[in-house]
Amino acid sequence: MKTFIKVMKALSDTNRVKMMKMLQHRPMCVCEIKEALGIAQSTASKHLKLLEDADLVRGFKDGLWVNYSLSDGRSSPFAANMIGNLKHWLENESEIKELNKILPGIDRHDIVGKV
Amino acid sequence: MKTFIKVMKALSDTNRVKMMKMLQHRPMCVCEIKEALGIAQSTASKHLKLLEDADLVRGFKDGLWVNYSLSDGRSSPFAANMIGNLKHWLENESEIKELNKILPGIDRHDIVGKV
DNA sequence: TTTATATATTCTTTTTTAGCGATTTGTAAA
DNA sequence: TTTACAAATCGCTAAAAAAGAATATATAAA
Repeated sequence: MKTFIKVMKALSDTNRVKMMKMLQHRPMCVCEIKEALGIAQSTASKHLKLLEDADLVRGFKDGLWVNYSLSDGRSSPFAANMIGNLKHWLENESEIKELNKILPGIDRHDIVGKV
Repeated sequence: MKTFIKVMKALSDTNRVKMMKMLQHRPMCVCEIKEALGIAQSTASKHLKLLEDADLVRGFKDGLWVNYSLSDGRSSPFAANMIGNLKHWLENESEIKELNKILPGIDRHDIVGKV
């Protein structure tokens, strides 16, 4: 029950769902994610931790960066199912289409407001 | 996006998930549900309203009673999908098995602590 | 039309969550 | 070994959610 609730809670926030949708396209570091969503670095980091605890995303360290990508969901069938569904869900949402549009312009090397 | 979030939020509370699992067996009135879960009548009523807003359940009036049952999910593909998955998900959770055990003994005519 | 009863709603309190700024941690470059 | 920088954590505030008691609403029976 707890792991199910964790997945549902993780996916009941707009910014976290947006993160899931962005990570469908490519792995991203925290600074790219916070830039794309226009939120503080600490906020992005906390959201990602929640998603990771629900086994929805996975973070790989690469030097100073941590690259987050969608989890394979191996350790949670609920997470695996939702990851799969989200691949095609919400594709026509204006907020998601907007994100897809700016995503190619988001590059970790070009982030201005560094911490 | 909003309808998706609504479904996720609705399913991120233990009592509401338990309600969904109970309604898989049979339609139930508010007083039966609050009895099975050991919560206040107003609490049960509010939870059911949330589930109904997410198109996960549907309430049919029958005299003084309102019989809640699972929605057909026709107006929300997200709800429909979750209703379907929940049919087989969480079946082995101890909390759910416990509920299934007491469910046959829950009858609207035998509720003691009426309001 | 009174009375009883099931449900919905309102009010209030407590807990949880989202957000940001500031600080800390860990790694890489100078 | 400083310095720089990405990410995580801490501390705090504001908003949202969950709970029950009390009240209101609606229907059925007397």
